[in-house]
Amino acid sequence: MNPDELRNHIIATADELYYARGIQTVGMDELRQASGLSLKKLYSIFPSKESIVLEVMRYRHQLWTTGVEGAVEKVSVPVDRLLAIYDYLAEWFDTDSFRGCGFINAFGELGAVSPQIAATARTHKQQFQDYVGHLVDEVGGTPELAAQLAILAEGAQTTAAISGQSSAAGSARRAARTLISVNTGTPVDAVEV
Amino acid sequence: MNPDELRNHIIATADELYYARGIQTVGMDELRQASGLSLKKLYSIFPSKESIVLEVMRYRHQLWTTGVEGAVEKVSVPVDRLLAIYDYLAEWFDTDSFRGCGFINAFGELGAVSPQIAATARTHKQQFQDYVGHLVDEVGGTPELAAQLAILAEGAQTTAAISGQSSAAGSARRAARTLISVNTGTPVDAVEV
DNA sequence: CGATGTAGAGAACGTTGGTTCTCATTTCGG
DNA sequence: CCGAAATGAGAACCAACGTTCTCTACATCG
Repeated sequence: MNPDELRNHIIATADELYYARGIQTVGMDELRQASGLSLKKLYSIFPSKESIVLEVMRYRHQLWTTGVEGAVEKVSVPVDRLLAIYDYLAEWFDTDSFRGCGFINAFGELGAVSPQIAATARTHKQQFQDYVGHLVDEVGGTPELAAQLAILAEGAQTTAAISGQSSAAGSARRAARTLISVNTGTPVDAVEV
Repeated sequence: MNPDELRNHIIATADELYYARGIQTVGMDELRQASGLSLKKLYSIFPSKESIVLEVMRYRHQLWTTGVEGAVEKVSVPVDRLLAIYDYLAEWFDTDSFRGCGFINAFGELGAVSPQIAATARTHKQQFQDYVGHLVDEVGGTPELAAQLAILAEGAQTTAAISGQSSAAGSARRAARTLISVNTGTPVDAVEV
């Protein structure tokens, strides 16, 4: 493994562990074991656990962004592009490993104690909101609609995580459809409520 | 302080600390100091830290429930009773100490490692969904509408927490108004979108 | 007053955390 | 082959955790 692959291997391993069980629950020794590397190696690549956590968050942001944008780009009708977000969520919620939004989890666990983790989570959410904003522009919707649709996506994630209701994606999707129709002036009759 | 007051004092103190900084970040020694009691006393009342965490969650559930229901009961028009939830959220978000939903935070931090904490968080969310369901019944809405409105409330909480946008309550409220109107057949024209 | 119990302060205990160090082993250019 | 540098396994280290224990001081009641 070249250095880049090594870095990535560590980050991907850490991501899996942190996401599944919480950050503070997973010690460096467990990461050492799971990655098959020595502590010395880990610390020669990253200066501290916190730096690994931050890299994991960047990594997860990448995964999320490419996942969502990939799902959106498969669709051409603007309204359906927006709704593709919720379809993507539905797929994710049905994953075995799904345990909510990693950024919300990291923020709740360590946001109060690590400004960098808090900032990284905030940036992630901000970028998602901006992305929704662009898609909303495509359908001629208002910024307010974008805010509402982003809130629906957030709510679906926590509802699916805690209540285990992966159906939350469907509810969010239907709500989004309604809000888009009303906001853009598409006849509501055309929408199944 | 009689035993009940003592218990409550400990729980309220722990709640403040855990909510503000995360559960694992606050050690028993800090709770001892903040509560002004000895460790011996703490452990004579609660068998373990986890039991305190669970009591804190029950306490917070009480606070939340009485807060929301109190806000709703001040209003008589069924639609406005539903919207009162989001007004209540708006007030909460503007609180200095606001740091998201304590149940989501606890779930993200310890849900994977403590089944009891996970279950308590789930129960809390379930009860809120049921409550929204009752209010939706009052306006003649469908269960699907209730699910959508609950998702909006969840999303507003995490959006306000991470992005610091307390305006999320307003967006959620407007979205809720739209969804209620469409779902119950109230003319949409009567709604500012 | 003296014996008995209770409460508090904080030391102690055992474990675990993140991080660093040791040292035997390997690698590899000369 | 040989010596220098790098690597790996894991011990070591220090601080913090949750929990328990000790011991002193004080209250209570005969």
